[in-house]
Amino acid sequence: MLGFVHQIPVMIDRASPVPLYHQLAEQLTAAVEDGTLQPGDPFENELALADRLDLSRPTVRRAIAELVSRGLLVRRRGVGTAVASEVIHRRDELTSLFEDMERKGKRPITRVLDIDRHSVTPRAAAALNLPQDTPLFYVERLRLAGDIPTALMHNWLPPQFADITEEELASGSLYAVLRARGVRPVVAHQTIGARRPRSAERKRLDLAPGDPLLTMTRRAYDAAGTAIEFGDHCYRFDQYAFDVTVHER
Amino acid sequence: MLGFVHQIPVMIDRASPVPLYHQLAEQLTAAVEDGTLQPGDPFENELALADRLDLSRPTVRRAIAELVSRGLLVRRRGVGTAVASEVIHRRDELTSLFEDMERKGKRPITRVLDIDRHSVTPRAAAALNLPQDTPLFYVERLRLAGDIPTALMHNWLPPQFADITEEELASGSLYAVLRARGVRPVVAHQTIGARRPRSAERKRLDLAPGDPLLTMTRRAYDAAGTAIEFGDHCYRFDQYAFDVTVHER
DNA sequence: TGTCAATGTTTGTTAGGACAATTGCTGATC
DNA sequence: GATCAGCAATTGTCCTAACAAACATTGACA
Repeated sequence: MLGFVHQIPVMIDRASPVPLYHQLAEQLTAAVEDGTLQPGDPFENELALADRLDLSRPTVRRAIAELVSRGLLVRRRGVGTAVASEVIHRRDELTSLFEDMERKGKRPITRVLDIDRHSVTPRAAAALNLPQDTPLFYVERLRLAGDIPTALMHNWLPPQFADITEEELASGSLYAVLRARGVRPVVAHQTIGARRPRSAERKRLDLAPGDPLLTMTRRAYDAAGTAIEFGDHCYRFDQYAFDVTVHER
Repeated sequence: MLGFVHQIPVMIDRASPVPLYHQLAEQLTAAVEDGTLQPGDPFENELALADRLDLSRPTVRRAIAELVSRGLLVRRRGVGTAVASEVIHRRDELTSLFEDMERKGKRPITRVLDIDRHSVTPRAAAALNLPQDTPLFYVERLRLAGDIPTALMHNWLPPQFADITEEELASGSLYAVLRARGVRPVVAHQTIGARRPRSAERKRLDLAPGDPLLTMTRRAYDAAGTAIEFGDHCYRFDQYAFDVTVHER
């Protein structure tokens, strides 16, 4: 390869408990994402990289594979590895106008409207794979960006979460509360749709007559496949949208 | 491991050009998906599998890793590998009520409403990373399930596709037409939202006053990052929904 | 009987080596 | 000057090997 190949500065700490391939992947990812490496730029080849960093080829390969699977790099046998074109590595697994807003400095506020620690809701219980009459932890929240209400969120959790307090919920996101308790959602099935708002929803979200609602229901599970959360959310159509990136195999 | 471990029958063909790890992954995937292995069932451990099939551990590991990344298996160090719980490996990257309908035997019909081989549409051209005044191939289609109109689809393609015929489009999906020409979409960015319909849309989709619209715009790219399609679609809210499965890292 | 340490099992990480397949380039040949 | 064979560079596949880390179970000991 004749063109100039940028040598990304990489620090590998062999004493660290984090795997070498992951240390490397992190630093390479950073280099691509912060623009040190531009789309189309040739990438240092595996052998050279292994040699330079004093790592084995499998280790380097594994790190690179991580970036490739995330769409940041493109590999071609006989040719080499290069930074993927910009559009391909836009990182939006699932973002929203709301998060955009957050980035732009508009502080999101979450107001807890209702909590019921023993809510019997057959539909939610079924979604959580629990008997219909199981008393669930239920919380209704309203999200605002500045003065504008953006989302009305209803969540149901299994009974073991009945001791979650309003303070916990007010301070951060629901997922943060769950993580703090050692519960980690790994997979979520979401269904996104639209419908006419009910009158209560129209009031809460300050909708004009005829305004539609963007809806999302979610079932989240931990690594063992245990249902952790069922959510039924409504969004103001002019404040929210879902970005989904689909990778073909 | 005490419990009975099902030994999946696997045939490895070393003369085949398809990699061993992929042959193995395919057959293991089939066993999980066709129910030979039930959720929760213990999986033959790496060493035993490698020994039985006369493969090296890295090769077996790579095959298993493929299933793990697809959410079919769960690995735990010191414990073993098991088939993931059902909910986790529901395979719906992006499905819809429409496809559900198709499965239930309701034949979808696609009607081509309009074709313009030299459409100048700045918004679409910008999405395709082309100069604003580039003449694009444009097609408007209506999807019906039985008598019910479900979707109104607008697509723009780069000029090299200007020779696509109405017959091609009527026979199959747009993506099938592209694939037949050797163009393969690899990544797509989709934005899902809701809004009030315009009057033309209300008429086409046979909507009642006040009915909302579910919308999706899509930008699709090939492996090189070249934009190949821009789509702007509207769906009847009562006929369509998007299922998205999100995997946490 | 209950607790804790030792042990075995299983997956996770890393290394090093060999050869195959693909691609681009170069130089020889016509 | 054009074409093609061959070569070098690079990624892809596969193997052996070793040790580490996490977990479950067993058994010793209090």
